[in-house]
Amino acid sequence: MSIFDAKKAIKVQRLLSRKIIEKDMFVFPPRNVAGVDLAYVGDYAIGVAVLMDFDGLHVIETAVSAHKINIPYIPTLLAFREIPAMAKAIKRLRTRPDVVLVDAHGKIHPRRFGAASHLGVILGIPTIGVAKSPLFGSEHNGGKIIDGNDILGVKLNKNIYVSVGHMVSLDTAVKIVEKMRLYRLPEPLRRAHKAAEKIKNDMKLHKITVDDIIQGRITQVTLW
DNA sequence: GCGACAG
DNA sequence: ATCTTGTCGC
Repeated sequence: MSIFDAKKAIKVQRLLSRKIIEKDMFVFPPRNVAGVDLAYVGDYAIGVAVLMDFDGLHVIETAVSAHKINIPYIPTLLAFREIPAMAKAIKRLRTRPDVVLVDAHGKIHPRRFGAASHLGVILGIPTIGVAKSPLFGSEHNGGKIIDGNDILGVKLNKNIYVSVGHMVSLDTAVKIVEKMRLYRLPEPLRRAHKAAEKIKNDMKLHKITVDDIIQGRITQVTLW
């Protein structure tokens, strides 16, 4: 079997990073916003996408995916490991999200191309990076994360890092995340995380199998 | 060469 | 991310 080629992966990031559009490519305020997160079960990644309406913060629909993991976790190359499962979950949503919140960094990345940006470019959809810990850049006044003369993102309360993923401006990204924050993480992500853990637990209890998800037998997550 | 390092 | 009990605080 082929092993992961980090050198080529970095080249891919440099190439794709040029496709990033750092401005709003959707009308603000958005109609709905999705959040995607993963849970690991054995050598599989379980992806969950939760779509909510921006105004009322109500769940519109959810989608689940499962994808075998064959790439190791390497800081700055996280996208190559997690994007397949995340993309599949989003594609399974019946409604295309106006914006997607990703549980990872976007522009806050040595090549300005974190997993949130990668997912956005691959799917051609607006994405926002929302991470729980730093990865790159230095923190400045007001929480801005910079590298040289570039403003990569912002550190909000509760140590949450927000950055541009794709097709969105940093200002809009922050507005969206702030408005959907009831707790530490914005609702779409908080719920996607909770749902992924629920699925994971059900799998360990043999209530469902990875095949049920892959075959599309289990697409909805009943938890609310 | 050494240390840091999303999930 | 994942492995895990109790525990502090609103």
